[in-house]
Amino acid sequence: MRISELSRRTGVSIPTIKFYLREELLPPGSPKARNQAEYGERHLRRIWLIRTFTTVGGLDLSSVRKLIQVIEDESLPLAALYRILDRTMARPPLEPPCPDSVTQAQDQVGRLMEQLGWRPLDDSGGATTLVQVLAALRTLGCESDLAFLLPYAQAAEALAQAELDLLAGDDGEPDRGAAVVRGVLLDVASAALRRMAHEQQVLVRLPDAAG
Amino acid sequence: MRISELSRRTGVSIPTIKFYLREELLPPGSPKARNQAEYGERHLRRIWLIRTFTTVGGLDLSSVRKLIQVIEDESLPLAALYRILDRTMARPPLEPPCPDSVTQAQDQVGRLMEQLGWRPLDDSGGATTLVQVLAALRTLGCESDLAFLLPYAQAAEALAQAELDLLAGDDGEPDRGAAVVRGVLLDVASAALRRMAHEQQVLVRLPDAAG
DNA sequence: AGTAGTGGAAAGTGCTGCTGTCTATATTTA
DNA sequence: TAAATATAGACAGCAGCACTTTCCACTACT
Repeated sequence: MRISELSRRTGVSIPTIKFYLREELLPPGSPKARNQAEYGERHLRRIWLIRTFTTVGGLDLSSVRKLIQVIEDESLPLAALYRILDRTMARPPLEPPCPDSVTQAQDQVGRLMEQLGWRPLDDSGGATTLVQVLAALRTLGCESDLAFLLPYAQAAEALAQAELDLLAGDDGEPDRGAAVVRGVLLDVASAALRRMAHEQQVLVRLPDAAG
Repeated sequence: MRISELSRRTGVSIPTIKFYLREELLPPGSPKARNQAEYGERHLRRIWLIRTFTTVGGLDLSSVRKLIQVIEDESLPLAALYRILDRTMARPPLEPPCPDSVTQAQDQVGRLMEQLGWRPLDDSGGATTLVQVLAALRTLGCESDLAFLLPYAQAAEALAQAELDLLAGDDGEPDRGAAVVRGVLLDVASAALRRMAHEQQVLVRLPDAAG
């Protein structure tokens, strides 16, 4: 397959494919002549992967690069793969906009995790983000009891469990690519479902919202 | 309060505050002289709001502008406010990377919503995103039974219910600002919780993931 | 009187993710 | 065989975004 076919079948322009090649997000094709290279199914899949991560997953190219690396590096244990995946997905803001409320929020998160029976993990992107959210809620005067987050968190746990069950399902060598793809896409899917549920509730409670 | 105090108390640089003023994200202070204006608590709160939406909520300034508008426009009914909020938070990719699998994915989403007893909503950003996620999963060969999404979606519904209960709680005039802030921040919080649950499951299933 | 701070306008910056242009070849079509 | 089209590879250019810098004419504290 030549570059034009790769472009046609993926819907990605030739200059963009060349850009991905330059950036080594896409491995070079096998050269057939000074100005001719052969691309295969692998390249096709790789471009789908890149576009899915960027357009659906909303990741930037440096994150995509990191995820491709952890997929390819077979010597990296699955646990490490997931650690990197979790860190890549969670991008806590570097500078908390309201540093004052942060310690209180840390307590809140600690208590929540205790109630859930979750082990504290230092350097968890999700926890850091949650802390900043609670701090922001306090600063902006929208604080409230967080008890209603508990059942949601438990459902999230069950979802994560189901996700990891899928991995164990393909026994033999687990498919690292599928693990990462599901990690990224189930994150997007759960966010989308959350918003759909929100829309539905709005529809039920404020019926003039039809449309 | 003068601009330097506004800057000190928010941690936002004076040039950035001037930029927000120019962009009319921040209303002008009341002028005291040709080169002197007075800023108040309202400006302080507004800057916190902008920074929270951008750094914690991950929104761009055009989204922030839209959200500020819907907060301020008291004539806009709550239902419409939430519609705009939901559309602003959900940013489905304009060009689906895998248009082939889309119709099948639409069916899947339709069935899922039926099982949940959710009313179809045309032009729902969340549904569009979910469709593209499922299409991408299929294209990349990671498809699977989606039954495990059901209880999660129900928990998301309960969460949305709790969120709207908070609004009704402040009866009298509902606080439009709080509604939008909670809409944005609970979205971020739920994503963070989802990822924390994921981390915990990884920890349980792949115990060498400690750290 | 002198230094620092202010509002306002305009231009510049750094980053990201492409996009366009060029040349020397190679392949396809007439 | 000739003309048209396609390709690899190198490099420069560009659009959008969120600021940041620089300038100015003033004003306020000391």
